[in-house]
Amino acid sequence: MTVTLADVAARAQVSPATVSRVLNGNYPVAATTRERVLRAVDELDYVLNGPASALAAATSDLVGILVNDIADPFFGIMASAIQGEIGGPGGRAGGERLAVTCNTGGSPERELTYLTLLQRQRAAAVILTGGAVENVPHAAAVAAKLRKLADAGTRVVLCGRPPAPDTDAVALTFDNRGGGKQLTEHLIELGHRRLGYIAGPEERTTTRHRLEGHRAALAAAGIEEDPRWTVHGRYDRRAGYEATLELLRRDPTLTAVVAANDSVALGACAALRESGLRIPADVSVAGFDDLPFSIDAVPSLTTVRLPLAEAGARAGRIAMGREEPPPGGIATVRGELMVRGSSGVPRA
Amino acid sequence: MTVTLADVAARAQVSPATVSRVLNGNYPVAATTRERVLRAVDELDYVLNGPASALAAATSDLVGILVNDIADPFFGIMASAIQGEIGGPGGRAGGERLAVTCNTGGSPERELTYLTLLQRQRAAAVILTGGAVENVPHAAAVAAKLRKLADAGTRVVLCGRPPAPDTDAVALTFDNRGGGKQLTEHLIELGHRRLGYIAGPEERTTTRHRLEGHRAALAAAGIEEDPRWTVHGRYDRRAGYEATLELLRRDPTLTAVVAANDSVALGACAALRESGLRIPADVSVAGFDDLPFSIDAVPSLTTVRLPLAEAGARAGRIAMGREEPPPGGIATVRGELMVRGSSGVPRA
DNA sequence: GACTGTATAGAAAGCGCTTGCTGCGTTGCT
DNA sequence: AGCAACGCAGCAAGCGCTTTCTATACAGTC
Repeated sequence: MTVTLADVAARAQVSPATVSRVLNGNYPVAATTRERVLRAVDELDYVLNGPASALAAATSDLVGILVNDIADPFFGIMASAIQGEIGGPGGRAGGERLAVTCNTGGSPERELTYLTLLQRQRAAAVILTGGAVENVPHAAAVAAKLRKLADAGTRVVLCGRPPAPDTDAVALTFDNRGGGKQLTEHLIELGHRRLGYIAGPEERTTTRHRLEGHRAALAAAGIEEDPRWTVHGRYDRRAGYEATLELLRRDPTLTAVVAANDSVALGACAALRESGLRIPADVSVAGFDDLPFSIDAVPSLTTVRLPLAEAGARAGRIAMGREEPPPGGIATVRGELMVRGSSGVPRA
Repeated sequence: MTVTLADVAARAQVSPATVSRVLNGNYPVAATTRERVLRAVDELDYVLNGPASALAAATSDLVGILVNDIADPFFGIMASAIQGEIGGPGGRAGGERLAVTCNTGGSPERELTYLTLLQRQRAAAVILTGGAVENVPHAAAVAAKLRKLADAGTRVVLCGRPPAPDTDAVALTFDNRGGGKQLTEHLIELGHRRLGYIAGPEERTTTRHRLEGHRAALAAAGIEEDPRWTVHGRYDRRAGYEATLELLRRDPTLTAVVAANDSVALGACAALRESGLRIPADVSVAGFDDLPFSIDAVPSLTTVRLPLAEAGARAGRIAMGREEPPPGGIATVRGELMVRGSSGVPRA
């Protein structure tokens, strides 16, 4: 029924071993023989059996990418950049690798499940993107998995995620704290003194780091923070909308709202507008990430640009062994403050 | 080094066959034996070797999802919905399946490459999302691949993509033509007579269908279309921005701009604003898809909502054999016109 | 011309798992 | 009590490929 290596070998009048070597190209095969084999492959429309070859060679050409939310461009952009670096040549069997994106939905269990699945597939590399969950047992479980993966020869890279202790996973970490600080500093410079903050889910590292940056800026400016000024929610538009209404209810005198990310900021803008407030005349708004749509918001969003595509590409190259990991296995990727229309001088 | 089935068997004092059957759960095993095996699995921290099991069983638990652009929420939302239906139980080996998203970047070659890779992995199912490329040889090549995949037992489902002739792939097709027609009818009803159209890349089915719907509406209203009113571009914000400037240059009297999708529409809005035109007072704008950010645009975008998540979920269930395919293997998924702030009565 | 070295191809032993078939002990039936 | 039927576990034969080791055929060397 299905064509196998042996069929190709028979047709090309060589041994299966030779066909395998032609296909993997890491062993001298005479040009004429190679040609004959290739022709046979073509004529029979032969497709290598991946599992069989993975079993025999004890490696596979699968590369796993874990994302928290595939519907969120934040992850989509990174995943896209990673895939761009993975598809190309650089390995065995024609160099084609299958980059697979796995959507954890932010759930710790699914994260572990996917890691197990990738371990089961003997993945060539695994790249984890986005913030981690701050839960000690879970973090330990993940670290243990990562260690096992590494032991089995799988390269592990973290992209936009804090380093995993007791692991030799390479980490490209976003400087969320620094970015958050810069952003709030900018607002303080404009004259804001009463700033609301819409944070992400409490248990995520990204959330904590951005919030810490924000608070550091407040502290440095001698502004005492009112606990009512912080609301937690998910990283989406709707959460931003609701959180903003809540913030307004708690303290109608706020002159600025800093959002956990751009989607949240968009929701915040909607809520402010519906409440009859002008942006930035009445309330300034700031986001984080600088996703493509942020520049099109009205007014365009002041935010912190994270080089998602660059970081993803780099992570991809490191995972493929085409770029040296940073010294110590850890690199910090900084964001860049983008001052745009949504932030301005506070009303008198 | 690595733990194998045999190790588990030895530890549990049973044969490897029994361990395998416990793990796959499709053969009667006495409860006490099962328990003993499970304990051994746990103690040894055993992880099944995917390739080996795929080889022996001639099937794998991989499900491939092909998308044109993973950074575009249009695809992200579908992929997310599909994965949601795939992760759960419903098969062998604990029912866990690895849903993998492959980013073709819209390139026909990469599409074929990924299909081959999935064929090579003996994927359990493959789901192709988004429009197809209208190129006869390529379409034939894809159809041939799909046929081979189906022959090998891989279930093939198309989601938001036209049916593939000579294939028994199940197709959930978006009614792009109908949606486009409705949208333009709406604008015509408002009184618009000079409508610019920013189409997607020429070779995509989605592009053609939406454009056909637009033209059908024009024709039905007896409006003769000026060839200058149509510009082609990519499905992104930037293309919309540039195309709009071009349209304005060609005919400054246009009172409406219909965009190929929401991202394009956002770019169009930006261009219009920069040109000093008010939306919708001077020019109305319409998009397509109704992505989450569209409602937050200012003014919010009139568009056609496509039930991406629902369609994706359904495609996922069909791919997993948990839902009956539609009669004839083809179903049309309709969009819904969402009239919002970006469309209005044309200026006098 | 005998000997060593090099280039290329083949034989065969698995890789770790699944599964058809066989075998045995036990229960159900008459 | 005797026989059939059944439930459960093991044996062993692969699944299709990779790779080590071996064999052959030359070309080069003194």
